[in-house]
Amino acid sequence: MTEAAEKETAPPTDFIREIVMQDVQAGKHGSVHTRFPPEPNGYLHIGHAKAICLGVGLAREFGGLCNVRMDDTNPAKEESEYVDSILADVRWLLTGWGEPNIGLKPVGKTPEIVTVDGRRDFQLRPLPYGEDAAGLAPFYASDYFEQIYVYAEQLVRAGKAYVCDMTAEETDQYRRIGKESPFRSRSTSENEDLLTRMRAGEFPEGARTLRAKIDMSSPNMWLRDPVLYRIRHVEHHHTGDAWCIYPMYDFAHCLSDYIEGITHSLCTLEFEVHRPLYDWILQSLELPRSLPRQIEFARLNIDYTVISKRKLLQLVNDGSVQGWDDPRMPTLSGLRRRGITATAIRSFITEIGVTKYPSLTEFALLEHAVRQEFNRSAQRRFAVLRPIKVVVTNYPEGRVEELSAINNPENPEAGTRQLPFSRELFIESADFMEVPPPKYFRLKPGGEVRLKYAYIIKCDKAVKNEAGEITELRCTADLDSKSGGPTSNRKVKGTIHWVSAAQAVGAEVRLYDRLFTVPEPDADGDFKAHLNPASLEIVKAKCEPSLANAKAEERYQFERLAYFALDPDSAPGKPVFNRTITLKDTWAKEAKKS
RNA sequence: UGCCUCGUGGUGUAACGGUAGCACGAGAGAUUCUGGAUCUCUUUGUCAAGGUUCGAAUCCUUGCGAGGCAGCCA
Repeated sequence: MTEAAEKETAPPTDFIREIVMQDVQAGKHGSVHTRFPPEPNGYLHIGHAKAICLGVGLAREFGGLCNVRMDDTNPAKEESEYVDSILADVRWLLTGWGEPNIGLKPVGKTPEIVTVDGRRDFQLRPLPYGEDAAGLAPFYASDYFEQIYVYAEQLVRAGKAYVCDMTAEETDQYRRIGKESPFRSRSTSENEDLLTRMRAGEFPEGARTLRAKIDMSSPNMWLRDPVLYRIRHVEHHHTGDAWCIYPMYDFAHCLSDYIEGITHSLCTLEFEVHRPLYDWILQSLELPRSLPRQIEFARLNIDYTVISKRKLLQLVNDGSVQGWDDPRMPTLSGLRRRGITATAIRSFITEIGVTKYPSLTEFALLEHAVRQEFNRSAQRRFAVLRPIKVVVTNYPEGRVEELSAINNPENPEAGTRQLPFSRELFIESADFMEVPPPKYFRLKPGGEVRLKYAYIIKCDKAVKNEAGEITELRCTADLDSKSGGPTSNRKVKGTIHWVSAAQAVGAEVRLYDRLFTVPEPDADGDFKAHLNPASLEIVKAKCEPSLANAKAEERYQFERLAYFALDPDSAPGKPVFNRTITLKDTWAKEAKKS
């Protein structure tokens, strides 16, 4: 078993898992059932990954399911184009880890009417996303509009909800000062009649609402007769024009949880003050089955980026990035295109834990998860990003040697490959300095360096153009020093990578850096003022020949530089690489000091 | 302003009345045909003040600080 796999199977502990454990031991529920309820109005991001890993992780650890549910109660903001990307991202994130614990339902299936303890009840059971996912779809809150409406009628009949004719502004004002609506004491029959007519479309948008009758003097605003239904003459992406009244989040969410048999409803901290309302609705309905329990945790914040659909949408819309899947974006599709793997994201998520403290996580933690994985898995390759030509003057013209190179020193099974060597090479321009600082181990005038897997060379001369720029380095090789050869053990301080000029494969290489220049871009409310102008640099690289056949699913370490992944923009013979993450660079730190 | 929640090294977390530990980062060294990786070592912390207790990061009180909510958004 690999280290990462071990880490993943070691069950994390946090306050939520403790609560669930206690509930299980108390026999509160048949099994643990969570849910992941994104609103289909944007792409999933790394913050959603935390929620998914929590919900699905719990399901995994306790042998239950985590329903994927579109939380689509606001037709004005949601679009079906997002649904597909959401499900694809969820599956990608969970591949090989949590698919069997994803709860889906047959396409088009709606809740069944059952009788429990002599009472009518609605439920919709999930199916696991297994071998055969065809015909399975996510849950939709909008599939429960009919049931939710029945519950609304029930509240009205119980005298716990009323139709209110106040405007939005009046409602706000009254709630703020704790004043009761003049429509609060309408008769049950009048309320029933008005609700029916609301549904029938007799009233214009915003003219009336259905409100819960709770307590206008409550210190908790959400208990001051919150709105349950509003009138919206808008087509819904999933239900079409079937409805012109739509339930609010608070009303729909707890009931959706209940209908699906959710036991633990995990959400972020901003819903903490809604919990009394969540409980009030479910308890007021006197439902026959056991009720779901809402538990809140802190959302994920990472430095040097923004994680909110609203802000990410802005970046997409104003062209700051090239789309939701721009490799600089903290979206799952962006991270994936950048080359970051689902396993790395998952191990990052388990590493940061779950608490109620709204923390700011360093990006370095994600980087560590990526480096740890890629060091073990990535194929090593030679590529020169900013080439400078080297002529080995004592090496015969026209001669080409094939040298053996190790694919992965961390994994002998990865084998070796052949690397052509010849008289004319490219090396990284940063690997030569005419006037080097102290402790510079690379090539310098009169100095020696090891060309990895090849010879030790000595720099005799730096050829310059009229502008004084170095155009070529003329070197001599110690022809006895070939790697593996009899006198190859001679110690040279520096070892550098190189590419044979004649056989080099050209590639576009996209060098990504952090999107923002400050740790908290939105601290002053103007995150776009802190965009990093150097977040993308594109270079024309010289690569070793084998990279012409690079595979999208493979990760490559360009030795001494960084980890790279093939971009979908690649064409046959024209590879495009994205820099996923740099290697640690101790020399850069050292150089900075002086 | 009201209400809710939360404060443990630089960062993320653990310790559930009994030795404040782990990871990341940072620093030093060893090693290395990747200035990568690996190995060793070091550094820094319980928001504050009272109280309860043989003993408090943990329980209580007050204060301070941070975040959230106060949409017919979710």
